[in-house]
Amino acid sequence: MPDQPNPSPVRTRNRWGEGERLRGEILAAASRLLSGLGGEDGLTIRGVARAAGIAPASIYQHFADRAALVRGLREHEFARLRSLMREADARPPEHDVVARVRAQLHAYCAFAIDNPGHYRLMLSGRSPAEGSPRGPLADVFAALTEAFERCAAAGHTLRIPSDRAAVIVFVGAHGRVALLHSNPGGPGAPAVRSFVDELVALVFA
Amino acid sequence: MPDQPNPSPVRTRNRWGEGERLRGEILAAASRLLSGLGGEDGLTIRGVARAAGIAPASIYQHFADRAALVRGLREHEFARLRSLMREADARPPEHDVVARVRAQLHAYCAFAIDNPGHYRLMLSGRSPAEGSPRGPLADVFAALTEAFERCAAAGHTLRIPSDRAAVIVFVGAHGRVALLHSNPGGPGAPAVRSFVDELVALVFA
DNA sequence: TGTACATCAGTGAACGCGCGTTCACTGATGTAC
DNA sequence: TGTACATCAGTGAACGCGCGTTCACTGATGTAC
Repeated sequence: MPDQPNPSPVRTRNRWGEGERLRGEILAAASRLLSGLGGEDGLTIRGVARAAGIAPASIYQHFADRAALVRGLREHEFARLRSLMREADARPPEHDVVARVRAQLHAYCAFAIDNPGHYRLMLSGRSPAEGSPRGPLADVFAALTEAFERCAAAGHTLRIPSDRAAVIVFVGAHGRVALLHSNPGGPGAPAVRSFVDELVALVFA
Repeated sequence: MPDQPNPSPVRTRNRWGEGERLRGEILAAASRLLSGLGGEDGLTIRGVARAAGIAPASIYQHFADRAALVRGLREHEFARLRSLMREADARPPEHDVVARVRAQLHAYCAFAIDNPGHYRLMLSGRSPAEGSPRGPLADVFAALTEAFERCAAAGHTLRIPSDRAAVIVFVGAHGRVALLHSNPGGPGAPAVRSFVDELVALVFA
């Protein structure tokens, strides 16, 4: 094994006009790589190139530099998380608004637990001048606020305003997951789920 | 400035039998360095040596390798955090047990906010075979549980067992701080304090 | 239908850099006799 | 009191490595005439 241990040993180049496909392959390779990694470090241009079965130089046709690659990956993963949460919201019976809150939070936690590297990458972002004012987290946040508002409208009394409730449960979930990541020996996903449920119960009267 | 921009330009070597003092200087330099850094990366043997005004090779007399240096720094900082929390616990009137819980949490958050690099380093630790079973966080944790038990004993009814309350507020504080770190543009320390107070209020009946 | 040229997808080799670590060393200070 | 030696604190120079990035290139596929 001279340079590429596992992945695609020979790559057939994309056809004319399909060069953009490599961008996706690069992101997929980076994502795969991140799964076996703690965070942004170790996510190197050369490593991603190896995982994708291409030359390091090829990455520069799709990403200006390493920072751009990391940014691209971050956005890619945020999109994935958002769609997972939307799916979860649609799974319980539509009228069971509290279950829908819980489902969204569980989806959030499941993503974070299954993808520690991605999660770390996403939350360690400095979120510079581009994008929404407070970073892509604002979307997650807005979804939760809305979910709590639905609960209030359906007669489930909240002890605090719905946006504060969203902060509480989001921050709590984030903290619980981060704690699990830094202490993988302890109880896993089930403990996180019950923690979240406990927290949700607390914000209701 | 050929190699050392700011720090101690000429270092006088320690006297006979005082070689252990350099260990402390190395940790102090690493700590200083970490303040201007996001996390463990960038905390390099050569960087620490530069900051301490010594040769890279000199570090190996006190730490077996880079990992040992990082471990040493982590323990050093945990000790600092623990003592800050103990001080905070002693500050309010002894009988005001709820204020003492809050004070400890505020001390915890203040440390985390003032030392993002240290905090990240401390919580990203994989906490291997050595030390307490669940890492040094267990101490922080035990202190909070005890503090809630004092509250319960003093007649402040809790809605959940005191160890669960400790989990909730600890995880919440951690999450809130981590969120601040990943989004420094938002409201700062005061928001974290009020978040913590809100959370503490929630666990009481 | 040729044929010259443009465009595309992607590469190989090289650059300079900072890193962790090792090794033989230097000079000052202590100890044994 | 000398003096030989051991121990100490710390260093300078070198090693091999993987990294980000650049540059001129290669060969296949499209287009203009």
